[in-house]
Parts: sequence; structure tokens; C-alpha cells
Amino acid sequence: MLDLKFLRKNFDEVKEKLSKRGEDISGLDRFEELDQRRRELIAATEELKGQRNEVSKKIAEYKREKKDADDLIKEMRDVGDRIKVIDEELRVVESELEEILLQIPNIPHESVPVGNSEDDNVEARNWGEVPEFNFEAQAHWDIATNLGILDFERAAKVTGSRFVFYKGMGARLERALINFMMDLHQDEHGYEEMLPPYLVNRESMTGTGQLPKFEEDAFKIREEDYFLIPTAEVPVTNFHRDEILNADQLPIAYTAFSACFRSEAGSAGRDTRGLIRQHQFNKVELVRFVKPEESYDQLELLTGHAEKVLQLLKLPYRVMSMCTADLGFTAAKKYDIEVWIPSYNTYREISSCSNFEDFQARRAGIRFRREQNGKPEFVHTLNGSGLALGRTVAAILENYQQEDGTVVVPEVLRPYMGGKEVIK
RNA sequence: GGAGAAGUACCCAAGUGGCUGAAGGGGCGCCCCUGCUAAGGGUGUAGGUCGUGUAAGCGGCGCGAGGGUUCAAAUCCCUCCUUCUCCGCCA
Repeated sequence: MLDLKFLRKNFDEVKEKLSKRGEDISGLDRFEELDQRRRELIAATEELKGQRNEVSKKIAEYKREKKDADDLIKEMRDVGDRIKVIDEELRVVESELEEILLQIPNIPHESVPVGNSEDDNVEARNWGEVPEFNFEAQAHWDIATNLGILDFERAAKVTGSRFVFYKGMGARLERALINFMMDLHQDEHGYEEMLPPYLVNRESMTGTGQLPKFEEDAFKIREEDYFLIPTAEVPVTNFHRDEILNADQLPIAYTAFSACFRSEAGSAGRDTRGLIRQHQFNKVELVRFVKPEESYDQLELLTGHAEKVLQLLKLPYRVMSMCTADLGFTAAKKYDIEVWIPSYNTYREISSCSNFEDFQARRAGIRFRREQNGKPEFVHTLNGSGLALGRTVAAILENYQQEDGTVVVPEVLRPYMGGKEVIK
């Protein structure tokens, strides 16, 4: 969410910057009118309330002195009615204004490349060698099905499409990756570990920006106003919702493992096979709460933490800086880390690292104080996958596959896999 | 899920319609005293947000949240949330 006053002051500039995103910002047309009306109404109702407070005091005095206050009471009855009418209109205007503000995406940072589509994303760097196979390389769903470590068919029977059973060494591999990543982020990168709830309420989904705009992407519980989390970002960022933090606590860094649930509305027919696009997948998430002046350095740091996972797993990847058209709704700047997937013969997103600046913090009311009596300021929030586990498994199976259909276990994972060197 | 109780400032807590825009403690800040410490005395301590103003300031809101009644609500009514106790169920 953008700041009302900031938007008022910089209206044309903001409009121009947002137009680069290619998102619908037609809601902005009514902003100036509503903002103006809101302030008129506030001035009107506050004046009447001030009057009411004053006269009420007088009435109290009269009553105490047993004097007649009927005239004053009659007068205030009328004032009360007028307040009610104005407040009602104010409520309508404010909720319309709020709706507009909640629908406006974040403003891209100046370092974000301008572009019209994902084709304009810029490669920031790449790491590792793309493997070459001197045999017919298989896709991970074939490798895994042959090894009996993933079962898509039975998952379709038990639940539906885009779900999967991991079994045997497949389940073990996923679990090893969870532990490996969590340990790395906790022990080497200084994150505090968290296991969050998988259901969150509407306020939390609004706080991080999934709502109100993207409700159809989320799974919603029927009886309660709860949503299955699409990422641990939601519960973990909202952990500090409506709080004022101390400056000396910052930066706060959490790493959280969770399952993630996405309806994938609008993705019908895309990535229908394998682990790449599931309704439920596991992910280790990194979340940071930082001072505004540090947030771009912190984005580099966080992205590096996610990259480290791939480096240790020895999986080739590249880092893409998302252009203005591909930033998503909430990010001011975003890097996607893409891992090499042989069967796709290309890199696929395995992590997304974003700086939201104060966009989420404003929605979620997450602030900090520099000094004991200082004014609260909004923190900057960042997060990134570190990493998405299903896609990591897919990458390992494909990049580490051997001609006989077995898969070598990356060295760093072996301690987590009972010393096993090969999945066969 | 059923029945009861409670949610007041950093913490504890008084307060059932107007002199409570919130008593009293504790804690914390400042000052004094006692050569340090302990103990004691004095004094201060609602933050936040919105509007307005160049500013100092002025004003609105605020006692879990949201509505309502009333000239006036921490106080009365309704809905919701959370916590605690008992019962039921359960990993």
C-alpha cells in the first residue's frame, strides 16, 4: 500500500512510474476527488464533535448545579444527527479510498530494468556449468516414477491433479533438503527458525498483499475466513503485524519451512507433468525486517543466502533481475533465481527474492523506533525462497541422473540421507 | 462443541452514565539526601493516528475489535476476537 500523503503530493509522478508496470491503475482516477472529499468531511465532523464535547461539559455542569439544560440538550441532539450523517458518508468515502489504495501496486525501484514482458528481465549473473549428458537424459517425473520415489498417479486418485506422493528415498530426499536448508540458514546465515501456521486470516493475507486482489489464487476454508498459506511469507511477515519494533532488534531474520498451497488459477495446461507446478509444495522461506536505508543491501544479502543453497548443491543457476512488467504486485525490486532443468532445456524459477520496501509494512502496520521517544517509522520487509523444495528435487533428479536411471546424491546431502550416495 | 469469568496505558490494577481524556501501585526517567551500595524523599511518565497550520500549536478518535443507545459511554445494549476455569472430544 502506498502512503496517502505521499500519493497526494506526488500523484502525477507515481502515476507515471506505475504505468511502467503494465498493471491496471484506473482506480487512481478517483483518488484525488475522494481524497479531497474525505478531508472536507473530516473537517466538518470534527468541528461538530468539538462543539459537542464542549457543550456536553456544560450540560454536565448544569446538571450538577441542578440548572435547566433542556435547550442545550435539544441543540446537541441536532448536532448529533448531523454528525451521524457526515460520519456515514465519511465511512463510505474512506472505504472506497482504502480499496483504491489496496489495489495499487508497489512503485518499482530506480534500479529495476524497464520492460514490457518477462522477456525484458535482465540476467544479473549465472553460476555453474550446464551439464551435458552422453546418454538420453530423462525428465524427473520419469526418473522418479521408475525409481518408485514419486507417485503422481495415486496422488491424483487420492486427491486430484497437481498433487504428489513422495515415498522411500524420494521422501527422504525432500526431508534431507529441508533439514539441510534450515540448518544452513540458521547456523551459517543467522536466521531464526520458525514453523508457522498453514492457515491465516484475511488480515494477514491483506498485510502481505495477496488480498484483496488475488483471492482466486488462494485456497479458502469454507467455514472460516481462513486461507491456506501460499507461502510462509504470509504468516512469518504477519508475525510482527501491528507492532512497533526497537531499532536495535533490526535486522530481524526468520527462516521458516512450510507447505504452500496455490490454486494455480489460470495455469491450466502449463507444467502439467512433474513437480514444477503443484497445488501443494514445500518451501523454506527467508524473511527479513530491516531499516529502510539498508534494504537494498539486505536484498543482495538475502539473495546470496538463497544462491548459497544451490552452490552447495552444485546446481547451475542464473539470477534474473525482474523488469518493471514482471515485478508482481508487491515488490519494488525482485530477483528470481532460476535453476537449470535439463528436461525443459532451460532455467526455471526456484527462488524469488524481493524487497517490498514499506509496501507490506504499511499494510501490515510493522514499524520501528530509532530512539526511545522517536517517531515510529515503517520497516522494510524482504523475503525470498531458500528454496522451493519440489523444484529443487526436480533439479537434483535431472542434473544428477545417471545413464542407468539412478541418481547421485549431492555430497552435502549425504549426511542427511544416512550416508547414501546413490538413489536406486 | 457446551457452561462460566475476564480483557483498562510498559506491567499490576481501581473504576456501572457527566468534576475519569482515566485513581493507586510497580517499573522506568529526572532531581534531592545518605561518602559507594541498599534504603529513603520529591517529581515526571498515553502512546498512536487523523485533520489543520510554514511552525509553535489547536482539534477529532482512543479503556480487546466493530456497531448501537444517549445531549453525554471505560461505564448500558448487540456482534465478533482473545485469554483463563470446568465439562465434552481428541493427536
